[in-house]
Amino acid sequence: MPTAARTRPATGERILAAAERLFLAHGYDGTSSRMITAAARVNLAAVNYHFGGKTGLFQSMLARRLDLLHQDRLALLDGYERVAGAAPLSCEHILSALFVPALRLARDPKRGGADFLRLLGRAYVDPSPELRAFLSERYAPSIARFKDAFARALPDLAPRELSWRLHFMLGALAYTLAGTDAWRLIAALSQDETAKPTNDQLLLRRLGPFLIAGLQAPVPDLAGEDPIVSLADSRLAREAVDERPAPAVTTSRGTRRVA
Amino acid sequence: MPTAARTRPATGERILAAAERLFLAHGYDGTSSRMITAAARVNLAAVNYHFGGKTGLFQSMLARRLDLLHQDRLALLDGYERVAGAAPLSCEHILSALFVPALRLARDPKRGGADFLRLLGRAYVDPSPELRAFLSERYAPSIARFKDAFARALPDLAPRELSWRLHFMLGALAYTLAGTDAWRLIAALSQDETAKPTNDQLLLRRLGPFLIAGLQAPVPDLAGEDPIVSLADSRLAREAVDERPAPAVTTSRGTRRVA
DNA sequence: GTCTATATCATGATAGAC
DNA sequence: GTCTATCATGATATAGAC
Repeated sequence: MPTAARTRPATGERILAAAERLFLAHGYDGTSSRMITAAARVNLAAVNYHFGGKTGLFQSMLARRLDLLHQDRLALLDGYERVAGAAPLSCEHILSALFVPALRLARDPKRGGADFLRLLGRAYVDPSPELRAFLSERYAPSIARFKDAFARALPDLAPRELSWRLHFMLGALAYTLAGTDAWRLIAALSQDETAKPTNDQLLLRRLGPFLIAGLQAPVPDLAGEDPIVSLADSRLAREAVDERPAPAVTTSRGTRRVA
Repeated sequence: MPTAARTRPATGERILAAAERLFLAHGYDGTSSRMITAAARVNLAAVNYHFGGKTGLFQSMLARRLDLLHQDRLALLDGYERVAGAAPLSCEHILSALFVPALRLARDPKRGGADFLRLLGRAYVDPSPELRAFLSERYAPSIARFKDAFARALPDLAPRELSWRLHFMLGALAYTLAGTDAWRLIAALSQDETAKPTNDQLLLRRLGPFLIAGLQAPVPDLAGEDPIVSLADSRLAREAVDERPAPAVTTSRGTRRVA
């Protein structure tokens, strides 16, 4: 406060805040620098001066929140592992390390709030090569740490299988976070008016068991016939009339065809 | 062939094909009418003449594929239900009705091929109100049919719970379909070079068990403490993160403070 | 029905005064 | 650090010839 920053206009902050909101609402390409600077009540040239351009602004905005989020997640994971010692963590613990910092972030407007999580969900599904390179390079170590933890928690799962399941998990998470009017959609589907302002904690409480069950699902037999696809290979599916489907039986250990 | 269409330039077709590819690669806002008409080797004005504008082109392109896809899905579901009679379908059957037509589409370039599925995955996570209204209005009946089928297959699941799980399922599916360099990411995570050109059938075979296990997961107790969040409320977590957790606990009926 | 040409406006970025 | 003014480009959409 004494020397370096006499004036404290926080124009960079204002830009970041407006960018977070607008990028979320309209996507990267759908948001112009003009929209951002107008919303932030800041001059158009400021975004170039402070961030070197639109892409620089976008990455700065992501990194300032994501760096902290990953830092918190890793700290929590480290804490769990320190207590567990040599024993592997449970999936619940690992999910806790993933979710709880996100939940704290969602509730703290100073750290971005729920809006940033929704923006993050969008970023995860954006195919822009530039953005993907930025995210994967910057947070690959963190992701690898969590994958190792899951690998120890699920020793019976082949590495490639685990990678796919983490991919599915990330998809459900990103889609849920992105929350494209999920509330309205859920409410409409369940004819339940009270479903709309469901808070984040209830949401994650529902997502958790879904993901854990998926992660622990029996491994599919990749060599034989696909028990799902083969259902439609019967004459029934082709004609969509009067023929019995090949019955499939699901046990706790996997899905098999019945002779 | 005799009267109506003497010339068969198929310029509309060319535009649709190019649009499919480009919208997938760069998103809606990231794709210009110029890019599309240039790739289709068609005049710029053609997109306006045939589709009334860029948005009309986008919706036409989606609908021409999606209408057929939903039609096939419903036909398969109808066939299964006709054979099953009064008995509820298994989750495998319902997933089969969802996946198999998509798989057929992915393998038939004449119906859009895998590119269209990836585009669809992107559309599902696009927050544009216009697009969301278009999708939900046009395909809500189809979605409702599948939800009913799942409700009968999972009678112990409360309707609201089921809605959420379908939402999670759609997320994992959309994210997987969108496939933002999933192949490279999976290969990197699993240190497995052979993972790259995994075909769609193997992918769905892995996704199926994940989703079914998630759908059938035990219902969470929404009243008590969250088994995942509460893990981080231990002293361990506070020490690890060196920060106080939020002391308020939100239940399904309201927000209470914890003594 | 399809094209050329153009109208009108928004975009990201920069130069240079203050 | 912040501003005004402006650039070069690209956006969607339209008018009118063929």
